[in-house]
Amino acid sequence: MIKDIELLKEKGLKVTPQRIAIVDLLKSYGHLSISKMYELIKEKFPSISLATIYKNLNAMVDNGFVNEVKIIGQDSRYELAKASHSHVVCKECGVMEDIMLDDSDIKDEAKKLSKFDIQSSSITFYGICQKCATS
Amino acid sequence: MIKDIELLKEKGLKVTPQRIAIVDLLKSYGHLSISKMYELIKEKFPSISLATIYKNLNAMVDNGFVNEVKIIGQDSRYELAKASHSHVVCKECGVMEDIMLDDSDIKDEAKKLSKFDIQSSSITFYGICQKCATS
DNA sequence: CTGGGTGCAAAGTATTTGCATGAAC
DNA sequence: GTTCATGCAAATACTTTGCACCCAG
Repeated sequence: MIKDIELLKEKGLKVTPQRIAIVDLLKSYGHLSISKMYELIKEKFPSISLATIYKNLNAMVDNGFVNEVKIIGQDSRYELAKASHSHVVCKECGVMEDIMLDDSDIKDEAKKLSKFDIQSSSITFYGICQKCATS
Repeated sequence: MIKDIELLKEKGLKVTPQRIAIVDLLKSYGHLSISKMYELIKEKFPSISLATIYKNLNAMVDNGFVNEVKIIGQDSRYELAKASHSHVVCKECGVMEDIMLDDSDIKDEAKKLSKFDIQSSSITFYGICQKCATS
């Protein structure tokens, strides 16, 4: 917790109760859409404004503190920035999981093929989770 | 051309001049955002409605005839569905290129790690294209 | 104190919908 | 002739902005 607060400060963002709540939610849920975040945060801050969430998430993204993950067929999710990783999304229930996989080979291949100076990647798999597969 | 028309028919979509124009544009440009598509298509159909583009792209996506590609920091692009491939996007000028890379290893790894029945993947790299790098 | 953050309401933008007309089959 | 597509306008959804007030530093 204290670490997050320090990080916010380092980025020049003031530490407000609303921001702490946003960070805490991202920590416990991993990834959240804006509407889900709004819904959850209102349990603690009934009077919070959607605009506050937009402004804060945008500020955190601009500071590299949070990442947006775009998904086909669903709202974007937001997550705390951390070691590069990939995602798996269930087409049925929408659940999203992080997976750590080594993308260095594929990234090298992409560099060769495209001649781009590649800086980052976004890798997302879509399928059916075990829970949905067995019900 | 005739092939596309047949494909539209097979999907149960009537072949209208507007739809042919959409498909032709996607063919020549590879990937287009909605607003770019609107801009280009108005050269041929000054009276076309944005709603027509939305409705048609949505219908084509629903039929698996067109795919949406989501990109961080830019509007989604649409492309004709074709063999699975990946994308490279320039953070500077926004240009997008297709690359064919073998993602079977990484996909197997994702299956193992996630226990999902993985059906498709979305792989996009971000960086700087050669043109922007040298200017 | 002082500057930035919050919440509200309003403005802006993006996307979808309903419907009368018109075109494809 | 029937069915579906088009284009317009209206409705809805999503996101940003302006501003008065408030709180963190």
